[in-house]
Amino acid sequence: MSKEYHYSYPHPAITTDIVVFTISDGGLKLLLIKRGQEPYQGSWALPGGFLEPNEGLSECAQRELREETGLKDIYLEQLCTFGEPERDPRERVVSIAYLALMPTPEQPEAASDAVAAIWYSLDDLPALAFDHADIIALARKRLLSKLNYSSIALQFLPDTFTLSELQKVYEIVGSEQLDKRNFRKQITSMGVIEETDNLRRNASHRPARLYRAVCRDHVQFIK
Amino acid sequence: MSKEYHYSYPHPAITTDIVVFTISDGGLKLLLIKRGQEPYQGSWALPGGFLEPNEGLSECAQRELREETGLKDIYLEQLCTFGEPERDPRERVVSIAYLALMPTPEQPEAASDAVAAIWYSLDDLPALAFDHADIIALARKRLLSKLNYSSIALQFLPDTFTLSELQKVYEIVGSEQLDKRNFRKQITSMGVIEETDNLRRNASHRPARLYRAVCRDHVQFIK
DNA sequence: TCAAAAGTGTTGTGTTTACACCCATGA
DNA sequence: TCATGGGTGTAAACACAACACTTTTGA
Repeated sequence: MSKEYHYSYPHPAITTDIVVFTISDGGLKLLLIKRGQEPYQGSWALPGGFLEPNEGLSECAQRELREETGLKDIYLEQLCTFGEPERDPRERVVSIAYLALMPTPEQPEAASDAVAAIWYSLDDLPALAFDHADIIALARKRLLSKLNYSSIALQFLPDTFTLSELQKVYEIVGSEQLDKRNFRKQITSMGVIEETDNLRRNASHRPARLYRAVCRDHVQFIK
Repeated sequence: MSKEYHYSYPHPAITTDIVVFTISDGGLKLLLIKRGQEPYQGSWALPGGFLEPNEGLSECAQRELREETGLKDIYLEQLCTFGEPERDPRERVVSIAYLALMPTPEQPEAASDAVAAIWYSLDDLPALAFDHADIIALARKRLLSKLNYSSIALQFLPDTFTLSELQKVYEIVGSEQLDKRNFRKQITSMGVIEETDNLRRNASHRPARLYRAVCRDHVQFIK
């Protein structure tokens, strides 16, 4: 029996879901949309949606994010694929979850299937559609552990930043205070950031040197 | 436009592919099958196949592995999902790749879509079907990095084992010699293995103490 | 001149590395 | 009694953690 070649089972649907984190007001924030359609109409959920023909998986994630929230050009990495048979009441749906990070939290603009899109504080999440609470929990875990063995924290910052701003990212994501001198020694010796010639001189105190990521668009492993 | 609810695109097919590693003859081995059907009939490929309705993703991986090679009850973890539009010549296929490890390399028995199933040395892989070479490369990378921050190495060993056997696993996977005393100090201080009361007394030298994993069936993160 | 954040070194502690010999067994 | 791998401790090097004051600016 040529099972593979004459494959006759119904194909499940495929979606991507995107867990977008950002930092604002001294805390970690998560982008949620309010669903405009059944199922879970009116519930909060992760942005995401169905894969189109001839579209790569990460392209799908980027497109859905853009369509539903207006956000684009952000760092994305594949997180995990969720495929429990009953996770969607409509039909069998397998979803590839993405972890995304963005610097300055642009205001999202809800559109497409989303009737609202806002940054939620992680301490204060609403009830969520589908298994999205599980996806978010995994994403937080992944983010936290990648802090310590990769340069992922830089994805929360714009092109140039001060060492204090970077330290703040580590402190917020890791929920712990860090020593300024030790932090500076460590981060500068890793080779993932470099000095620029510019200073940030807006505030009423000594200007801070600006740094940049050595390679802005891919996360490096360290240690 | 209610895109999600009245979703009309053709659904891609979903498969799982399994990268099974084991250790034998002092080297890392990989399980490959020879395909019995088109496409790539006669080519070597990873074991794997189509997702059935009402079957979880990891269940599918286990089932396909059992059907094609006779191997079962082995450690599995999700690796990554591959979904480039052109990766399968038949139709759009999204594949969830699994990383699997097994202790003593049982002899596989080819069946179902596989006309052969053998353990290949990693230094000496044949040409592979689909994008399976990419999947294998990623699996090796993942395995190598998990050696150093998890107890994954224990999955290569049976229920009880000597410290020298465990050290050999680290040396083979990491391709580097380790110092016996330092290795023993480190591994015993991690709390992932414990002494048993038994000794291995088969060989013509001093008997070696046998150890066991503290929890055999889930990999723990360390450090 | 004051407030506020930027910037900078040293010392003690714990961890990691390098290294060599005796032990218990089967043949 | 010999060959074989099993088992053990210590010292030096290094990495990490703790800690406080001076600098530069805008208001």
